[in-house]
Amino acid sequence: MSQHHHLSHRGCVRLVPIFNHLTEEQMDEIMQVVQSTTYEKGELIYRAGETSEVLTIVNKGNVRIYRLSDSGKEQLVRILGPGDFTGELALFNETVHEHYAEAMVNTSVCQISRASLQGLLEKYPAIAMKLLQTLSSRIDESEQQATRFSTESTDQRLASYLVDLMDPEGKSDVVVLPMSQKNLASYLGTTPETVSRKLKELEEMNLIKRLSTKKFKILDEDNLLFLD
Amino acid sequence: MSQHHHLSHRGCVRLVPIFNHLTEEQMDEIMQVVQSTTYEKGELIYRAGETSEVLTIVNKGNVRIYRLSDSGKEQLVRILGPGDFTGELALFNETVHEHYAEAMVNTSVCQISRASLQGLLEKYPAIAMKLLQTLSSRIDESEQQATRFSTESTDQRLASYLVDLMDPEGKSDVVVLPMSQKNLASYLGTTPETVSRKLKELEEMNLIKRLSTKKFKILDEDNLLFLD
DNA sequence: CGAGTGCTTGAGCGTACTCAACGCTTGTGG
DNA sequence: CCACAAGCGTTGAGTACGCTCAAGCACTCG
Repeated sequence: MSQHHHLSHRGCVRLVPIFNHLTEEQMDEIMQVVQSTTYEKGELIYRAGETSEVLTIVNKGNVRIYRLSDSGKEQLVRILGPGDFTGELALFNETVHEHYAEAMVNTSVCQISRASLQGLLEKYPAIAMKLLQTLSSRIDESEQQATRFSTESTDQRLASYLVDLMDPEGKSDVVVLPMSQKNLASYLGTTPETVSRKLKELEEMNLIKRLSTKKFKILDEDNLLFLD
Repeated sequence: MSQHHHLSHRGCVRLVPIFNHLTEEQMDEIMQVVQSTTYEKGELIYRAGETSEVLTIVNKGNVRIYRLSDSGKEQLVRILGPGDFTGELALFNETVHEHYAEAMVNTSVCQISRASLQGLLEKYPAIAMKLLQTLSSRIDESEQQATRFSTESTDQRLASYLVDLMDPEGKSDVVVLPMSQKNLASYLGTTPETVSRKLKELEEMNLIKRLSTKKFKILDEDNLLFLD
């Protein structure tokens, strides 16, 4: 892990939705309390059980957030891209991390300490509002995910996931899987074998059409959401 | 639904963890922007798809928060008691509610409008920090729940749930189910039949002992977490 | 070219769901 | 006060969905 302090991490701050309503001067102020760091592919940014003093914002690259269940099985919680952040639990609650954050490729992040963030929140309540916004929609996503696990069949979860991937404008009905089927299986709470089989089934039902390994065309969005 | 404006809703404000670090004067200020409302047993406080301008804090009673999956099945997300709040998604993101909130018994709540809350957050950043704390631990709980659904068997989920119910001091190994087995099944993503069977199994394995319909004594906490 | 990884396909099996019936408690009305 | 309905919990039998294990194939990279 190497440390940088060149000005280019301004790009990081600029990217982050929770900051993007600020003026130039405010951005400058934030940049001064932000630390830029890079992680190699496969490196762990933090692990469950560790404490932490920082909020981590992805600048470039991807970070895999996953959990281990009580019995030791791994589940992919989400994948962070540029502008996404993580570490809020340990930061706000001063407790330990409950999941693992692993760089999927060489990744550069910006980190901001608890004290600095607290200062910013006091000075700029708008940032707090943005944070509250982001966290509350994350609760929503996570609860939706939980509901799907508990009430829907594997087919339905996979199908719903494909529909969620479609861009909301609806201008394109082609989706690209943002991860391997192995990771997708972990995210959907199933196995790679089942993902493979179900994708084939959906294709045989003429609901989707495989264009390439990771590219699919959605043929019948409505019926994808109402399987059986 | 009836409206009250008597001073007793101060009790409400006092109860809420996000406000409990404030001075008397600040509490008075908050009380002035808080609206007290009561709901009959079974009444819906809001439903999915509705917009809302308020954060709702439970004063007395219980509120069932549940979701419907895409295919129409219901899942219990959580049960609110005095001091818990809900409605943050619609409030902060100005979107529609994604779940239903139903009074389980006659319930009194306090509601605070978006504008008022925003004002408070700007004036008292400590409230924002409390909110961020609460939301981030809710994310954690929800993700843990999702992970359990996706990686653990029904036995394990039930067993983990019983262990979670134990009070953290560990002074008592007797737990009381806070809901019916029907609701518990919905919360755990299974059926009432299976809950009944699994509880019996756990008892036969000498891991728990049934004391009454809803009361169980935990005999072997460690093995409850490592079934199979 | 061989090793490694990811995806596919097959066969067998176990968990938990569905449907159905019955016992038990609770509350309501005759 | 008893009768009956309604809801919850229990138990049983049958079924199916998805997991495990295993082998084979395609593609990439050293």
